[in-house]
Amino acid sequence: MLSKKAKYAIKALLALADCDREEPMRIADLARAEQIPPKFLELILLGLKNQGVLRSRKGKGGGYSLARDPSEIYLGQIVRMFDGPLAPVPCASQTAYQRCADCRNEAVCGVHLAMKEVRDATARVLDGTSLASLRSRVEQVSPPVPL
Amino acid sequence: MLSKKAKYAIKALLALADCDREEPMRIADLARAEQIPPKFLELILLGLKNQGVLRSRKGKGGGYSLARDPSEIYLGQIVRMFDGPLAPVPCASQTAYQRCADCRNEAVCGVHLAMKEVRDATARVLDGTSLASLRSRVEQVSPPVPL
DNA sequence: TATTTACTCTATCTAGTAAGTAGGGTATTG
DNA sequence: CAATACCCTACTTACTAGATAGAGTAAATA
Repeated sequence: MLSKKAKYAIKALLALADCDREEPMRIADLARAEQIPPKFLELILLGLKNQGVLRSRKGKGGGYSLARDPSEIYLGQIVRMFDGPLAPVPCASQTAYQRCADCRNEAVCGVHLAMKEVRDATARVLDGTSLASLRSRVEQVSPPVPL
Repeated sequence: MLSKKAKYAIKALLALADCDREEPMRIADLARAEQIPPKFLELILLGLKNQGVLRSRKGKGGGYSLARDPSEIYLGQIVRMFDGPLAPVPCASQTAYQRCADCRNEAVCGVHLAMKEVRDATARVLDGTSLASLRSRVEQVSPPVPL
């Protein structure tokens, strides 16, 4: 299950990817636009900033903006950051491997085998999808209205 | 995350797939073999029986056995049964679709788009893997010792 | 430099759920 | 009829997601 944190994070990042990178967005405006509880979003954006995904500016005219190009921000990083490893079981994780206490021999464990495939399939999708590619696919469905 | 219930269920089913289908296995023996708390396993096997995956026999010489051929029992059914839909978000589920309250237009929602791909990738793996196919792949790694 | 704006950080609350336990009930078989 | 082994309900415990509160700090501008 994707947590609300991860979900809100992706929505907020997509919204930021649609804006000028030099023009920061305020928490309150983002929250209203994406229907996210403002204080909760605050926590999320702070986390994204500490991970180096966002940068912030304080004071009047301040807010958050992307720290790098949307084509270099991948969903895999965001989801792992809030929800931990992609693998359904720790013994199938690439980034946070942990042995199962109840498993005698991983090489002949059916659960391990199957879940490693699930992890690989998931990682292929999420580590292959950037904010930019996601945005361009959304725009294919509904092109932005020119001014 | 895969729940322990689902994980134990798969392990138990694989163990049963290795045995004669006419010779039931007792909860206690299964629990010992797979390192599962016996009372917890009892709950799990009962569930599998109610879903028609297992059949049981009471009294002396009783126990559990598979209700159908291992090639016709898919991991997708087992995982869904214990952990619910495969999709990371309800709006991406095929078997248990539910609209997001905070989503204005699903067709242009990046989260929806990406998570639908994750769900499809996961389903492809789990609905394509039967107990029989999983077992045969385990045996490729370590062939069973003949008597 | 005073004031406003807006991010920063820590603590707390609540409801829900996963994991496991307890114990009595019921059907079968020898 | 006695032993075996499944059947079923209820409960406990610990953890976590999701959210809220409020005081603190930095920056901009009038």
